[in-house]
Amino acid sequence: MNSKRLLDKSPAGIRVSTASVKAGNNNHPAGNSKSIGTVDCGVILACKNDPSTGSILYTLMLDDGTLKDYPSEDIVQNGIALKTSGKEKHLDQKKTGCDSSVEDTGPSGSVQKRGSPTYRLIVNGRNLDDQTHTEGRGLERCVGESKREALSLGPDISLQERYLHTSSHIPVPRNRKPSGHADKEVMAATVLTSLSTSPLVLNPASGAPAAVPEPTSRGWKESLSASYSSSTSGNWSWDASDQSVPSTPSPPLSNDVNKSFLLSSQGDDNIEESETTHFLFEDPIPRKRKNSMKVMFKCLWKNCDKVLSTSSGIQRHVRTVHLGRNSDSDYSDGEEDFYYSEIEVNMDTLSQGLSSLAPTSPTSAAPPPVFPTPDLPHSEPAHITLRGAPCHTPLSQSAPSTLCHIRTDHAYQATAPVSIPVSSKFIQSESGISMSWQSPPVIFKGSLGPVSQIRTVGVGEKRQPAQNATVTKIHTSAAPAPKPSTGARKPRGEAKKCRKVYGMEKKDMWCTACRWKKACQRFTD
DNA sequence: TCTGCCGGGGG
DNA sequence: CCCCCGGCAGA
Repeated sequence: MNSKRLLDKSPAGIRVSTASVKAGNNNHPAGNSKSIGTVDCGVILACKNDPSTGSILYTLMLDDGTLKDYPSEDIVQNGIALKTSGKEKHLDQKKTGCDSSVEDTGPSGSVQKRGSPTYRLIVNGRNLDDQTHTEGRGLERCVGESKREALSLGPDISLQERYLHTSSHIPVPRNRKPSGHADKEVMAATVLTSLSTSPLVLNPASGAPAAVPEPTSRGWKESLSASYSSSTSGNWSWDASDQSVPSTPSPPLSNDVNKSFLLSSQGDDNIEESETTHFLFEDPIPRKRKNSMKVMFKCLWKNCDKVLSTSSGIQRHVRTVHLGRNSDSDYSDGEEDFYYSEIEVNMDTLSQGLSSLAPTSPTSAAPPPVFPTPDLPHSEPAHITLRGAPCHTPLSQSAPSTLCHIRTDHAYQATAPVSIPVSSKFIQSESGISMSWQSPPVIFKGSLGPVSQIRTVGVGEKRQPAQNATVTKIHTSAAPAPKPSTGARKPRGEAKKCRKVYGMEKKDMWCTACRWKKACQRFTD
């Protein structure tokens, strides 16, 4: 990386301090470096080659608004000379508070600077004066969210703090060297980070105290320790003990910036906030990444297997495609909630992903994964095509429920008996909330909601022609108890029994148990 | 009153 | 066993 690249990648906006004393002599024995007296503090606006000396000059805008050129050697950012060996490659270490802290702070709490001797620690201008500590704000924003972790680091941190308090000279191994290409990339990334977290950018007016309630020293400590922890917590790819910088900086960057904003407004609840943010941004991945599970939203509408990754998306889908609402308006009466469900998709076995169908609107208790899977594939395809649409008054939940029985029993009877036990179990496990003893499908409503209803409707319809009498009969019988709202009958079987399903006329269709007035075997509870 | 089904009985 | 029914209890 040369100065050109440095320019491109921009030191601009990086807040630094300028030092009156060069710190960058590689031959400086540890502990022998001169104290750096910060004279100015400002933001790098540009850097350029000095034709006369061949060195790099940084144009800084100082806090007082004036512009000034400094040789890179004289520039210190976060306590580390911007340039120490004639090469700007070290810039990457100091571009941002985050990075420099991570990079430079070892587990032992010492501040290290690769390829350079001992440095006067003026990280964030901490040991300087108020004029410079604003540098640290970016850093604190960057890593402050890791505060808790940092604070839990115990010994390491305290050691760090001790260093910080006593301040100053910190022996640094000088054999830390850039790891090459990755290093450069990180540098670029860190530059960007710096830009985005620069006080100038984020909050030009307010000083550090505003952003960080605590005393400056504390803020600094936290920022440093936090940055350290962040490296260990996985947010950053840099390992404090490993100077190689293998991974791409991008993710951490965006993430970091994101968090930084959060931090600035809410010191605590970072984790929660961060998750909330993910949620708000509709990026469920982070939460589930660990298990390679991804939350998806599946449209439950009959014959519609649409799966979207965002709730808003699925809502819109339902609203516009199925409910015929105006696609423009985002108005939602919440009805869409009934027609999609949140599912966790195992990215490894996507096809099996419908394991967790949870109605998004009601409580988010995760329903037993068992049921939906077998049921969906089984019944869905069958009905969909049969008959369709006329019935879908998705709006009315009671209507479908009546037909549901038909479908259900039909399924039990005509198709795989296997499904019987399955659904039965399900029903039980679902505790029959809002379920009606008379109709299994309704039961589904508790957890599956629309899905079963809709599907059922289709079946029922299909079946109707064949069993007109039955259907009508059912209708009438079901009418009295139109809604599951009546609550569940615990002691009694909650499922419809053959009698009710088929009616007296079709007694021959009853299961034998029902015929014998025994406990129904077909619609077991 | 309807319904689910237990308990019992006849063949 | 198969089949049927009296009768109870919950809704």
